[in-house]
Amino acid sequence: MTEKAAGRAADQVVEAMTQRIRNGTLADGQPLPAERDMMTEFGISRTVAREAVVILSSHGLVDAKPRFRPVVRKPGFDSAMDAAGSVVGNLLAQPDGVKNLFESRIMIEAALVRGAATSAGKQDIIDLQNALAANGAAVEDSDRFYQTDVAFHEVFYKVSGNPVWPALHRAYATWLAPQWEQMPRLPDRNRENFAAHQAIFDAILLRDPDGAEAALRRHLAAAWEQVHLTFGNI
Amino acid sequence: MTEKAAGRAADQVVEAMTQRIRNGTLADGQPLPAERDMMTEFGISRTVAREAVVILSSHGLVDAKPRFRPVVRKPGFDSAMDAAGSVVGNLLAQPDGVKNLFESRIMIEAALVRGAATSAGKQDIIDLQNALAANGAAVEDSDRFYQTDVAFHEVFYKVSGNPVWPALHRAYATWLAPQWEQMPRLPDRNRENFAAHQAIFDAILLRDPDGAEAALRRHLAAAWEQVHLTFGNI
DNA sequence: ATCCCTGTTTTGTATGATGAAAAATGCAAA
DNA sequence: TTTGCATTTTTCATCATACAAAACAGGGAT
Repeated sequence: MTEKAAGRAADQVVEAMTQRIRNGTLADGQPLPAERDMMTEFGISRTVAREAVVILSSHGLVDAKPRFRPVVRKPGFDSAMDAAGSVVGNLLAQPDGVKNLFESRIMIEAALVRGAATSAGKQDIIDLQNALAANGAAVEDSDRFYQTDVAFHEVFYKVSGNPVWPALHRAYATWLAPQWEQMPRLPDRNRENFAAHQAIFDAILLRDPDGAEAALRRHLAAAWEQVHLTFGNI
Repeated sequence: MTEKAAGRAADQVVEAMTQRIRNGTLADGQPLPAERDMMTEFGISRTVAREAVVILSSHGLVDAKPRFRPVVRKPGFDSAMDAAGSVVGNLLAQPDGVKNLFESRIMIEAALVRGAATSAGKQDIIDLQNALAANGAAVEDSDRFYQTDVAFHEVFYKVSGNPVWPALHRAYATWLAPQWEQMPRLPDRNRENFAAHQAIFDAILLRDPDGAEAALRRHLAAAWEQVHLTFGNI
């Protein structure tokens, strides 16, 4: 009665493969067995084998480029965010989708800078300082400024040590990049943003969570304002 | 990220269907066209049509139960979290997976109670009070206490008005339920948790973000302690 | 050793077939 | 007319087979 086998045949294959990936029988970076091999091993048709691969891919357990052998990817928060990405794309197409996602980012990042202000270690401070310096050195080069901007924010996501946050940062960066990339980039705006970064950093140095949070919120609210001005009502 | 270029024929079908779902040509709850219809319309084979459905399903755009006609599901943060759920399952199987996820919840919920403490409206306060009362009335009935416990926490996720958070709450509840359900439930522990809830609520009434956050962190840290005691090292 | 050519492997797609389950239909009884 | 049931029709899930095209692997020419 506990039989769930009644469902898709592919699910059994998916389960088996999932276990092998988890316990390392199929190592990270290794190609998945060929479809024919899976056929003979599980006694299934290619239809099912292919379906299993598609599902595994959607679960983020394998990286499947067309025409290439699917490659095993050890499950991590990164692959999770990747897999979720295809879904998030739908959200962004919805009314207020971008706004809601961006606001969620603001709240999370606010919490992270709070955490940084209260518990950043020596190395974290150094990382922040370096990222800030690199950012400041790039105000005249908008492309490089963008990169160092992202890198600066990324430091906050690393402070807690919880791998969820760096993965989420990459996810946010990826998801919101389309909006960001279309915005006009001017040294003036870069200078403004750099000043905001500096204000956040200063507040963290002072171990002032409220100040750091306020500075970050101002910074991101201004960024959103720019998005809004550029795109009109999203 | 956006899917690979026109490598797979199924991707084109997926894209077309995605647009139809987004713009409402295929309404929410409506069944997807039969495979045969998609074949003739797009000039593809069943193989491809089928693959397209699997991909759409993994994107959370359709709800595909075996043997049933796939049903269109309007993309929302809920379906996104749903789709992500299968991926998160992998994370939880990894070392520290549960811990990392739970810690991320603590941080987010801390930020949310802060927000509630600073900007909860009249209705929010009423909702919190009601949820708290229901929770208090259920200390002797552990099942009901669990439900009202979840409901109480859920209120915080609703205060900001951003639909990301309620969806995330449901996601957390679903993902962490397996751990939670196996824990021993005793009226004593219920009373303790209820007291913690009350402390959070009181701090919110006082518009004291720091106090509310501290109370919540104590509450969730204690909860994690319980998980730890029950399961040993997760 | 490097590069190119070639045969083999593997994937992407198409087509036809079959059993089973769901949906639609028609008919009889109340 | 409406309800309940049995039968027919669709549709799904899976299998088997086939073929083109792209990737891979090995050998030969430079």
